Amino acid sequence: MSSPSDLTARARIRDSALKLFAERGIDRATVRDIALDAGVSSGLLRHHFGSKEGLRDACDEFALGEITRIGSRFTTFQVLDRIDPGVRLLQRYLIQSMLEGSAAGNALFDRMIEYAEQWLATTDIKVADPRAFVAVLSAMKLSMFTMRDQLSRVLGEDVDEPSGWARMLQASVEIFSQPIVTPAQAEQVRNAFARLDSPTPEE
Amino acid sequence: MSSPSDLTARARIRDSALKLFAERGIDRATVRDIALDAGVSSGLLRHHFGSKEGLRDACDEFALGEITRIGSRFTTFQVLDRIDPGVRLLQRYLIQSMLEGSAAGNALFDRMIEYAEQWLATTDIKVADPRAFVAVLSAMKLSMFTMRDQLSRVLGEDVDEPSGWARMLQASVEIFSQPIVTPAQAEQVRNAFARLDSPTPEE
DNA sequence: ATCGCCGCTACACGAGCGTGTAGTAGCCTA
DNA sequence: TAGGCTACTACACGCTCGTGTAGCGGCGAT
Repeated sequence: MSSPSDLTARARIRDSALKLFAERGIDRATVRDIALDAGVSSGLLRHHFGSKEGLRDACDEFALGEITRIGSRFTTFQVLDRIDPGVRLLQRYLIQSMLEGSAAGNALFDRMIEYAEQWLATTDIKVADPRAFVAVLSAMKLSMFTMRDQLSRVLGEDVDEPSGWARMLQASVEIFSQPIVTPAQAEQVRNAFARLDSPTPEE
Repeated sequence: MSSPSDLTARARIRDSALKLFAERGIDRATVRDIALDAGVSSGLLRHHFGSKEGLRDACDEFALGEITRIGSRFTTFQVLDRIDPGVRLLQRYLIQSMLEGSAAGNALFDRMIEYAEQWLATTDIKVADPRAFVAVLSAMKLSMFTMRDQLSRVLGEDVDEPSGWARMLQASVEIFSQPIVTPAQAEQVRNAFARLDSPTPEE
């Protein structure tokens, strides 16, 4: 994930795999294309990683380690004016992993949940079901990445570019900094579920 | 999307395709498996739909039409105590389409945006960038579906079951019915972006 | 009656995939 | 200097995929 060509072949293969996995998804990224991108034969890929899944595992481990090392920008509201392309690639790879439920994806989502639970404890927000609260909240934060293409299309500009990125992030802040549904509406939902829980009073 | 076997072969193929596309994704659902599931030969599939992509288009059109006919539960906060399995399948299919950016997915997301813009106009919520606001808000609502597997895993129960569904939906209401970030934090983000926009005052 | 169309099946084709195998050049050790 | 290990390539295998083709039974129209 650093300089282009003065890396070991193994590292170059891993970087190419990470890139193509992130861009196309696991299935659509072929070992031949990965090898081509890394400038090696497909046999060498097999030599170093055993199989496509072995390569995938190596990517998982690497991506998880890098994102940990870099810090948890992923999980915070921290404002990023300019995201490093390498980090963006890691993000996309891990988003793919989360959507698909791989080990690395699960681990990262768990970490986000844990982090969010700690954050929740520092606030004075009162919730009935903290676990569900942080889980859904985390999923919502991630949606800005999972729905990246749709958001870019609807906004008319790439959300990876500084301008689109700013619009998206500021929108999320506006959403989270004020009540979107009224207390009356919330009450209504609560009542609806309460009515479902209790056996119908009569009929 | 109605009874199992007293349908025309064409309709059965379409239903099976919708199911397998939704469950496995477009690529992983093969024409042979779809034909098998529908109880016909793979040649008949080709006879009726021309190609896999033709079948896909038919599914798009059907799913979009059905979801329109049924109503826009998709786009509202309406509480659903028990979701019809057929509707759930449609949802999953369309979610896949949105994640992948197909024509039907784009159309549905556009419709959600439009609907959300109308809704926003009826409220007294003040936002700087309405387009971005409703886009991100819509993405966040969808995240409860795109992250379905992760949410189920973290909650320890299937969010498609009534119990998990209720927890998830109530959590989303709690999130949207109160400020999550403080005014100070929101201000901080605004300032950070304002500082980026203006050429650095000195130095 | 027969002709043609429609719903439908069986089977083959070619491409692309992950994987397996054989072999080579170079370096490190004994 | 001989042996062996490591990095690496070329090429073939077998499978699965979407697609193509040939043909068959039944039914409605002439």
